[in-house]
Amino acid sequence: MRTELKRPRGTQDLLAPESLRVERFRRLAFDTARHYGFDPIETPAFEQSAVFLKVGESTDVVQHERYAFTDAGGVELTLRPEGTAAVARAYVENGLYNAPQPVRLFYWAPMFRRERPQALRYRQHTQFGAELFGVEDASADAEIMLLSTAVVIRAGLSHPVIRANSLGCSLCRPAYRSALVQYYEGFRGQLCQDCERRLDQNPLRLLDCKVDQAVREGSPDLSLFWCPECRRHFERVIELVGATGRLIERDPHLVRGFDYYTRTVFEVGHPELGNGTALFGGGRYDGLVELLDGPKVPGVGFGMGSERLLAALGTRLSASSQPSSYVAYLPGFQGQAWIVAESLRVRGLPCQTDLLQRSLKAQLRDASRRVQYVLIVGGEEWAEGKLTVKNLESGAQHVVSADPDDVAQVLVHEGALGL
RNA sequence: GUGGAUGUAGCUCAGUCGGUUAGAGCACCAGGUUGUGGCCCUGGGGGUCGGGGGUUCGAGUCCCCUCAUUCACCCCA
Repeated sequence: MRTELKRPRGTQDLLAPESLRVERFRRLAFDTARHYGFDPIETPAFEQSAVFLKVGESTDVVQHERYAFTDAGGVELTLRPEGTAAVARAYVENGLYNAPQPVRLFYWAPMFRRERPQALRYRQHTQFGAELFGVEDASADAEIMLLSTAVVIRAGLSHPVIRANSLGCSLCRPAYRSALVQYYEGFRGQLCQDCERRLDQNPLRLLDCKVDQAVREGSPDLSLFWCPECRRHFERVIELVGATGRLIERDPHLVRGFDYYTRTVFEVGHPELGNGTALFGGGRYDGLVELLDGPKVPGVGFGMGSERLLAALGTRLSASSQPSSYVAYLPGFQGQAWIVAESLRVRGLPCQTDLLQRSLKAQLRDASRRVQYVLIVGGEEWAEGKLTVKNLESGAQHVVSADPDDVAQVLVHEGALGL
């Protein structure tokens, strides 16, 4: 078949068994978040463009990579490129600052960014994320780190290492920023092309350049500029997380892409994904709610890309399979098979049956590719109120009562019958 | 946005120097066995060789453009 109707660039069709792994991970993430007291939140796939524009003035994600459109009513809308701004908007709009604090929210949602696709980078990807509002104390940062790592640990990655840093607050960051700019100005003209641009547009990004590392070595240390409160906050985060046995270390060069981060930022990577590709990351955003017309409420959160996480997990998280059954029939017995199949399903047992009026041989071939147990309906057994149960893996088969309750019981306890 | 690689069946790939009707394996369907899957045998369906243009008597093959995939950079999940 030839068609021009292909999926848009950078998107993907997810088929079994991959789609089953995703669903399994989604449930695991959902469970874990609930375990920490977080409630699910769903926000629209698109927002007024202003929501993202306000929040990410200088970031590539909202500056160059937005899927934006004007609807028939003239409203400027943008497909959600990231979760935090949307959730913060919902926090304000729904008056959650009047709810008992802290407010703990999590989401599982598609994100849209018009980037050039490459390994594990898509124009539509899925993020599991959580946001915690209303706590300025370092324990909130620590709880977010615990939740995010708990998810990957439960999924099968044993010892994630959190790399963390503090970007300081509105009191101490400006001083550092100008010291950094002043230092790098001395190397103007000797830097890589990207760094020349960073120097003007986003100086903090100079810190994670992979080329000009020698220049970076002599750059001023961010931690020397932290105000006492920021210092105490960061040390407390390290202490609280470390106390639980999680691995956390300071990465003095870690900065992150969104403007709204204050103080804590963190990332977790994975060796199998290459050095630059973060599994997930997050941080604190104490000014964000206010920026979105809300009261002065602090917040902290993370976002985790499910595609990257599933890739890092590899076979550690496999598609769950539960034994299933298939009702095959002899010519003329499709009606009876139909009823047997449904009687099993209403008893909670997975079951399918042939819809194509195929030969028994074809049905068995089909069944052997799909399920572990096949029931054969028809002929002499059926006349005696019986049917055949066959285990397609072992080849063993028995004739049993065709009463639906009996059949269900046999399937549940088939091990005991030596099938 | 920048740079590289690759596009032939559902999948993985052959296809010689430009030459007849484009092949294989796997997968799918049917039959061999009108009551038994997997192994085996036989047969079948499925391709405008990514698309467009050009060179040529003749293009899957050579040239140009384009689209897509993929990898890296930027950035990010």
